[in-house]
Amino acid sequence: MIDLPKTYDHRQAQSRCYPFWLEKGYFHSEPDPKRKPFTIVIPPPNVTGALHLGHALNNTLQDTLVRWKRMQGFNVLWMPGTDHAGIATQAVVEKRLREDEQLTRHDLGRERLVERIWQWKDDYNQRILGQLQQMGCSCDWQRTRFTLDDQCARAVRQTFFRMFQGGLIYRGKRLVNWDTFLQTAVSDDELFHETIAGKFWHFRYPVINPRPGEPTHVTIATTRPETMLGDSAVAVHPNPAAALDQAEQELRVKLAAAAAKDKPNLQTQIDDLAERRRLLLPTLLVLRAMAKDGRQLMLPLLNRPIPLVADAWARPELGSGCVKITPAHDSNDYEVGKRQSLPMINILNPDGTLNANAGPYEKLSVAKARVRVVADLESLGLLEKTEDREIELAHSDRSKTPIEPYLADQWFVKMDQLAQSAMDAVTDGRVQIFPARYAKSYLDWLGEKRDWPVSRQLWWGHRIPVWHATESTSEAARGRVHALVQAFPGKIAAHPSTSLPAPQSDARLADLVTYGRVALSDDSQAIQRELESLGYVQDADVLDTWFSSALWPHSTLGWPEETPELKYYYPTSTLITGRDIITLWVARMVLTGLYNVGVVPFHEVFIHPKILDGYGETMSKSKGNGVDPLDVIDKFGADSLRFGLAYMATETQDVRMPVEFECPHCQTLIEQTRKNRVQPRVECKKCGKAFSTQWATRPEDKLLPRGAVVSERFELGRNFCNKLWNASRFVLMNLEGYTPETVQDADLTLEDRWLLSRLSTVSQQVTDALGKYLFAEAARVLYDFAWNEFCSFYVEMAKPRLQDAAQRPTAQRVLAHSLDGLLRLLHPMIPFITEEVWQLLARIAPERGLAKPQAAVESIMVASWPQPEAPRLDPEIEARFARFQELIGGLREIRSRQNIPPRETIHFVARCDAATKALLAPMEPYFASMAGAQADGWGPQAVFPANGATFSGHGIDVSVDLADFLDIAAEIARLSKELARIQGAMHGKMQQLGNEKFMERAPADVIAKEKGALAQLREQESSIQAALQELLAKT
RNA sequence: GGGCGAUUAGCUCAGUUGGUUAGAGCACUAGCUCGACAAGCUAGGGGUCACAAGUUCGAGUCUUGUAUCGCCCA
Repeated sequence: MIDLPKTYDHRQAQSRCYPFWLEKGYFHSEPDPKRKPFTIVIPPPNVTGALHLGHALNNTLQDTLVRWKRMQGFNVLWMPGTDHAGIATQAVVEKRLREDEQLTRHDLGRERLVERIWQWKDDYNQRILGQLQQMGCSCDWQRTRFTLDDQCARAVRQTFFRMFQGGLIYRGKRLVNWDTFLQTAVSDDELFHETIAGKFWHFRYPVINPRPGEPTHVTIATTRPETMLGDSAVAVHPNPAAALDQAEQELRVKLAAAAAKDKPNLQTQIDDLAERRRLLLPTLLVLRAMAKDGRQLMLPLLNRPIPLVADAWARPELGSGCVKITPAHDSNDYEVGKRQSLPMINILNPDGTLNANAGPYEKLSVAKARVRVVADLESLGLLEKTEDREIELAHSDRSKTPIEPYLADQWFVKMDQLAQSAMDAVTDGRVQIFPARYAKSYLDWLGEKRDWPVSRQLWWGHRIPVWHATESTSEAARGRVHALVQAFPGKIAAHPSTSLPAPQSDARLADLVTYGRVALSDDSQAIQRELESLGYVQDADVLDTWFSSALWPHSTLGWPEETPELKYYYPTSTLITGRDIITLWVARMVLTGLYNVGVVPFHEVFIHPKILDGYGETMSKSKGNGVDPLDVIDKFGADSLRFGLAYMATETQDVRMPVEFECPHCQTLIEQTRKNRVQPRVECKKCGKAFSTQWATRPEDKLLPRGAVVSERFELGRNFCNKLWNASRFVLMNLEGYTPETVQDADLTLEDRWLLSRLSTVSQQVTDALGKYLFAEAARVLYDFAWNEFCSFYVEMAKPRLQDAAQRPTAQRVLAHSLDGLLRLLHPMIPFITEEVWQLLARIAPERGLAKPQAAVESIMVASWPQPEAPRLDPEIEARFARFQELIGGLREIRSRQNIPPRETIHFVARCDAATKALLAPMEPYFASMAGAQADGWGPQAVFPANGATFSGHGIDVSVDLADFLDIAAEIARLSKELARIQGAMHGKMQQLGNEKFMERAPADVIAKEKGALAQLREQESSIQAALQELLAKT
């Protein structure tokens, strides 16, 4: 007899199974042309920090898929690894450096800072991989990669080199989001916007030599006064009258459609426009004429003449109708600057102070310059007015400081053709995105075909493999480089545009002069040394992190080498990721895959939901609402975590997860609120003792035990695992004397055939669901089957059979077989407990199966996936079993309503036809064991007892003899309620069937169904009425 | 401003191509330690499916609009 604990011990199972799998090498895959591959590359987690629940969801789904495919017989590779996450990781290490040692990166220098970051990477990499292992992820750890390792670096160098050589990479000045604190450009995706209280200043710029009838000043308005130092024009609309007409037209359209309460406001706006046309338009027309005439204004403070230009960016319906143009510090103005060929005047230093272009304001910070500029303009009498205004200000996600738009030299990748190729791959179905709606954001984003800025002013990352000449580079050195480019075309490349012959002078000389920038491929060490000896230096910038992650599916498989892995596993099968990186990552993987390998990187992409907290907010460390999967694993077990996550992976775009602190003293769960989630210590409501949170910094707080952050949404998974454990425990305890032998169909009971039919159906449903990435559907189907069918019915019905020597062997064989099947179906989602039970089952029932018992394999990981068995599918059996369930339910309800003590046996009589009797009478032992009921009579002539509580089902009326304990009032109440329900339903049906249109237009089968249902209801109604009358007669 | 999504029981969510008077888990109520399981068993209460129009014999489901919330993009 196996002695097992009553509660599933997840710690023990996890610590035993994972090493076992590793030791057996089940996670490892080698190319094998005889087998079909199934490949997934992990979305490499950032080494910036530990994994959170979002990662747990992402990786649970991948592992579920991978384990399922492995059981289906595929040669499965799950490629693991991590991402260096350039700016994010450098930012956290710099922050740490500043806080702990009061040092900046410049104090350390490039090399030592990068060393520090590698240390950080090593720590977190290990922690992250450990977390994945704790979750049970079956990655091929022998192949673990890092986006900054040598293999990935080779791919990055080679890609950059080919793009450079092919003219896809160019250098240009662009307005970037400048983080003055970290002193780097950050991408649009690394910004967040915050509304702050700001001001809107109106200034007057004098017109130079105004003629009669012309204004002497032009009024402009700005929220950033100091940028006026970089103004290079003031714009007026080229056709202000038409623009006003259009604005009015739009307002009128809105007014016509608006709700009554919004109408007055819109009408006011229209009236304002009319006023504006009357008062302002004449001036704007004059200004437009002046702009066309090339007239100038005097930029105050710096006394620099700037032109008045006509450009549609100026909106005559707003403000003065004129707008200042600062091309180097505003993205809209930048576009105007390009259109109007204006000078781009950069007034900022990289550290956010003003530069020499700001004249007397040089060296001031933006904030100080702002105050001075306003004061100086005011003293000149040029400040017209100041308004309060709310401003949407972009901040850097990394440093949390305001972003300054800034003109800087950057490297770009041309996107027109690359983006088109990636769009085509989705449009023509080579890449399919699930759920399909996400294809839209993918296509919309790529459709803009905006060039990709790939340089970052950072030290942590793939350094841009471009070397450029310096002032000290001699003409002879350039000549030598020219020769190298000719001699080693695969190792060193000049940009195609630089080798175009210069039109006006000696072509040879022009070549030499322009050989100022060359890119090197990876196998060019000797050339690099020579270049550097010639006075060339490498570009200081590094590449955007996404540049290396974009190559992930092929770089991890060995590209640019033609490795066996690349040949066998590429393209990969599926990518599973979150929607926030569809554009940043998924789209770029597709285009680089096509560019480098010529084939899409994966056939299918599944986008899973995002986990939000109970308030619908994104989880994050900085908010304090993040959950560490290890806390959940510790409390509930990895299987519970996984099952809970799979259960919520529906097709919606986010799921909510209310978060609680767990008191480390008394295990009470304390709801996490916006308030307490940012406190360093929290007091338990129950035991009154305090515990620390992630915010604890003071020693007295840090000494307190830490309160884990968890969510009770994982209780579902834990309860389910425990239920499965105990059902398994029951089976194991009752397999004493088990012998594997063929079970003939004739030996199977109704419940055997029912269970086998259900098991077959469920196998099909789960297979279908997983194939469509409907993880939640698969989890729900399995939960219901395991709990409500296998446990609540089959196991209950096996109990009496196991006590009977004649029935015991068959019951044991079906139990062992069906538990075996259930475990297999559940294994991909909950691998530990299923392996644990599998091993236990192997001890007592090593050979299982009905038609032909076979030896079970040594691990469920390598067991075959259950095939639905068509001959077992039997809807007739399922329908018959449903009638048994109905009867059990009815008997139990009467017991409960009548408050009959559990030990008392109730007696009932069933009035039904012979066929129903034949079906249900043999189930008598189960009425006894499952409902404490004994049948005293069956059949058409059955006589109801005098004091009976009745109910009716499909083709059956039952009366429970309540002579001893009839609570007449309770019974009348129960029947009255039931009668009301039935009559309500009948009323609905009769109305529907009485509706001529319904009878005319509804399909025949629907009508037949409704008629059948009504007849059924009528029968029930009359038997209830009869029973009620009898009872009423007694009162 | 544009796009995507959500709104169903106190909470978290299911609800297939429109077709019985809408389901689950948790929470709640009542009763239960009988040899798998109290993280359990049995029964029960609880919903104007956000709101308003429309299409239809029939709408949680389809259409339009409104409100609120979330995410992405500008």
